[in-house]
Amino acid sequence: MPSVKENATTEAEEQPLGWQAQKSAATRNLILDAAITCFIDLGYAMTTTAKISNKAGLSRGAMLHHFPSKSALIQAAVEYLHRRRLDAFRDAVSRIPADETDRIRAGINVYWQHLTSPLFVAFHELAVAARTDSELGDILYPAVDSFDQAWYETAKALFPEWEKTGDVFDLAMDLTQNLMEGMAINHMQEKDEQRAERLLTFLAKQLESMLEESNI
Amino acid sequence: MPSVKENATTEAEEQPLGWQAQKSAATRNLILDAAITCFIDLGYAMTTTAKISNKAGLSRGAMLHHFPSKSALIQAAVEYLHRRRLDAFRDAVSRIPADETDRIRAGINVYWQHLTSPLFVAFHELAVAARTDSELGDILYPAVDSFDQAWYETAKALFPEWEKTGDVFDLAMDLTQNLMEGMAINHMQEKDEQRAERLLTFLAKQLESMLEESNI
DNA sequence: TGATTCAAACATACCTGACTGTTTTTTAGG
DNA sequence: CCTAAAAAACAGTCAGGTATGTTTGAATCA
Repeated sequence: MPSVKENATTEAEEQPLGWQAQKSAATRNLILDAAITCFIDLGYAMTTTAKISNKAGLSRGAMLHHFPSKSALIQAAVEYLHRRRLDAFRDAVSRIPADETDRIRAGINVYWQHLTSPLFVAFHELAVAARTDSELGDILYPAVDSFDQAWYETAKALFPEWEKTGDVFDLAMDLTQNLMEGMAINHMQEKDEQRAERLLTFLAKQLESMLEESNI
Repeated sequence: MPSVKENATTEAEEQPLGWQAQKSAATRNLILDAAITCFIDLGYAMTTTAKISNKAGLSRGAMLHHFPSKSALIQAAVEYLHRRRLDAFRDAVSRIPADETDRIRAGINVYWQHLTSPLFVAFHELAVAARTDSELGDILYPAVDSFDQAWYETAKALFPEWEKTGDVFDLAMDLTQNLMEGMAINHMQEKDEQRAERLLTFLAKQLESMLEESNI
């Protein structure tokens, strides 16, 4: 068993007492990881409580002890996925060297890395399901807004020199987000690395020139 | 024994004898339309045979007479949807006036119209489901390839002056397709017409300049 | 013409399997 | 001991498939 390092989910405040029983939090995370893996491997629709508990390595009864219903589990999984997406993205951005010369291309690479990761696949499954599942939508859409805002703020922080470009920055971000997400979704079905690389290079050049033009 | 009975499914050629029984083709189309409507309204995952037959206005048994299994129905629905998408798209392109001055923007508008139509929503449902449903994938992917090729050929026919640009044309088409599909998928969740319009205008300008630059 | 025939179109009932949620029972920790 | 975690057994629902029954309508021949 790993040590008490793991207070993960909603333990915002300090718990000086890492109860032994608090180790059930580890089981919770185990279950939530299994749920996300199921979204990726089976798709949201074919994900059942039995499959999740099986993947997590415990019985359905045990899982229902931690999450009394499927919708409770789904809700927790959505929030867990959101947290992991945010953490992974911010972490990757923070790894960009401060003296990076081509920050635009570095930023593109970071986002592309995220979009081609399993986390985004899981998110996309949820997003599609939410279109016709209002209960899921109520849980998911706030997370979407939160991620989009964090994405926008991160980009603004990474490119302070775009500050004065105003509208151009918004247009550039819109272009980047829509193009790259479209690429990512197509990439799920047919991976063509060369074609993706060409488009990303084009996008980087394009963003450069948008910055130059508006910085006269 | 019936004389003209044979070619029921592929009545591509004129059948002077559209005997009454042949009107079952109408019922088939009714069912397939209902199936696609269900994909749009409920999503692929929540579409059941009962829901489809109900939407079509007949009993499940009656439907099972025309399509002996669910997968047979799905297969027919995929092909039907593909046909309707192709027809609608080609028809819309053919309606672009020959003397249209801004053919690029007209082409963009036609494709955007398609991407925001229910047919594309239904297609996207199928595409997502196919990722984790290989049986569906086997049916869907050939249709995808067919549509993509038709899209590419249509674009080449619409813009003959790009003929000599070679790679630039391919890049422009890649950009257009990925960007607009990304926009369309985001558009399903949150419709922001103004933002879409801005991006489409930008894309049109961008394509213009790509053409100019390579036509020196 | 009109009665008979026969297959297709349509409908009803039931069976099986899977999924969710509840309840009950066992195991382990403090 | 006593409480929480884990497992197992049970029940209700719903989906898809099969089997069988009913209607319709066109073709055939007296």
